[in-house]
Amino acid sequence: MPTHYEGSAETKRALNAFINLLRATNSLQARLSAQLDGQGLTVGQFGVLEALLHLGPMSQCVLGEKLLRSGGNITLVIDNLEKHGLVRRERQTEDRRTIVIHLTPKGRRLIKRVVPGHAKMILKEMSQLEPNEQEELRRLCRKLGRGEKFSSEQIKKEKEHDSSQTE
Amino acid sequence: MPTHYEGSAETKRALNAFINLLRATNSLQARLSAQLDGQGLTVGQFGVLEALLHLGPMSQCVLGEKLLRSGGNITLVIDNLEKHGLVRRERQTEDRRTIVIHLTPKGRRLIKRVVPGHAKMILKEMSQLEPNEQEELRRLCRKLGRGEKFSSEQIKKEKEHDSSQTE
DNA sequence: ATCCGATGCTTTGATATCAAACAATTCCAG
DNA sequence: CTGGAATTGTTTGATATCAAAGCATCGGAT
Repeated sequence: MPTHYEGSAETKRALNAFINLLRATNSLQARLSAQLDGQGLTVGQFGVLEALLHLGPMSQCVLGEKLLRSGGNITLVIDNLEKHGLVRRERQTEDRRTIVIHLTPKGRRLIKRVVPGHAKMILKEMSQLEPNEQEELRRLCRKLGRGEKFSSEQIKKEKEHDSSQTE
Repeated sequence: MPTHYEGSAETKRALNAFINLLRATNSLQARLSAQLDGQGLTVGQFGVLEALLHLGPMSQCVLGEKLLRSGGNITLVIDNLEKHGLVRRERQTEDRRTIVIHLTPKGRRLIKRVVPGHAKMILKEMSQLEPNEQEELRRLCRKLGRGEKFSSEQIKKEKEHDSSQTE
């Protein structure tokens, strides 16, 4: 996103920080996405499979919360994964509204194969920063991350699942 | 993107930095996008109008380079802007391959009205960080930004237009 | 027991995005 | 010149995404 505003030093500082944040993130995401494409997965599909691998089967609803995506989006991504035989939908008998998504053996094999390379690539990318810089970046992003005073479904979800950080 | 790998401290550090970078950026983008929606613009449309306002009329090809988007994408975004009467296509007579995009008066009025609020919102978001933190964030993102050793059309474009920073 | 609101998923209608295939046009090399 | 290569834009076929409308189901209140 090009940004050519003029203004105070304060504004320039904020806009410069912003634009560099977006560019770095977008270019990083593009590279990771290209790597996944090579494995026949999209970013969204990878996210679903990875969540299922590490957290176990779960409903589409919960998946949407974990991945911060709308229900409609999850439906589509699951559709595509199902077409490729990587996941399986299982209607609950107790509550017939919810559908639990399971990895198929094929899906499990695939995601287990893909995850290490993905992690390695992130490691490689981040290694352009020193360890303390990585920690500082993390700190700044966390500080920046939570936008008070703004409302949207996204933010609502994020607040609820605030603690789903890695560690 | 949920990330629940295990691994060395080094890996954890990198993955944590990465996931917080993505989350902060995505949530920020979502909020900005919501604001633009309220003005009847998508992020892509805003990008085009803003570039035209600050850099003047230019071909779709150049727009794609500035905004780091594919040609096909630019075609679509311009189509939509044209439908709304915000830009105008003008075929060049010298080189009949290229089409120069101009803001219409309506488009100019709109983007001039929208830009200040957008900048103000970025300022507000970034103000969660101290000035020196904003500068540090920028520095880290720039350092992270350029992924050597990776190839894609994106990266090619970015390299060519590396200096199109705000300042 | 019944009905209404909440919940979970799907569908629809926009838009965004990319890559790849095409078309038109220009440009250059021979 | 002339034909092939490069450039510019469009189209196509996937996928992603959202919001909003719909549908089925569940649960609680009366």
